[in-house]
Amino acid sequence: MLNQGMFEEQEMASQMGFVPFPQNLSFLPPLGCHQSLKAFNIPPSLVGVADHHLPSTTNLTHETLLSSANLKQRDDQDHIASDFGGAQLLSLQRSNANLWAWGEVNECLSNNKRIVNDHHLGVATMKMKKMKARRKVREPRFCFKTMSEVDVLDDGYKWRKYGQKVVKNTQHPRSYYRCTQDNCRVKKRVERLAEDPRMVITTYEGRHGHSPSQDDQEDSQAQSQLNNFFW
DNA sequence: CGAATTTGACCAGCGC
DNA sequence: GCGCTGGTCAAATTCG
Repeated sequence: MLNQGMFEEQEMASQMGFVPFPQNLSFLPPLGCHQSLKAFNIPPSLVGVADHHLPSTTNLTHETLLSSANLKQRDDQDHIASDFGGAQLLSLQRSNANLWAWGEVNECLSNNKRIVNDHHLGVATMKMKKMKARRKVREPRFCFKTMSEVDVLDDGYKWRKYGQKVVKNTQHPRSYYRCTQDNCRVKKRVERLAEDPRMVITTYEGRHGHSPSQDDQEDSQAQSQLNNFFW
């Protein structure tokens, strides 16, 4: 059960811009990220990481989410920070690029209410809801933010651009990329932050079932343990 | 000439 | 039902 104090804590964290982070969800720097930092000579101090890895929401409970610690309190933060060579961890903000993340968190939070309400719905409505839910199943996604001149950071994988779209309320287009590896359905979106065009928002969707095509082995070797664990 | 990118069209989901 | 928006497709174009 949840007490009032926990709700207040969540509310405060949310107002401060921290993501209420479920303990049973993984938080990880994106694959090949520090390779990118090195490759583009981006000083770690200039890099804000707002990383979010949300699996399918179905196995998350109301309690899990609300009892979670926020991003700053996670035990593995030190580990992650050191992997980034001291890159500063930032909170996810409610920017356009992160709406999906907030959406999923909110979705989780309302799951319990929905279950109760569903008892009052007709069979047809229930079927429709199930169909929609099935269609709505999404690959795990996470996004991160880097201050960079270039839009596409080198993450070790080969990507093919398949679309570009001007998104509402932004002057910069969003680009859509797919992993070029056969049978790999991983996608990524790249866009610039409306509020600060120096920041690039990269959103990954899906999991690679293969290793990076790049043969920059020294970095990937150092990462492999982390990557294998999360990815 | 094949691969990669560009870009307009199309489609699905969502809110009104 | 309609319009808006984001995501994807695929033909055309460009690049190496």
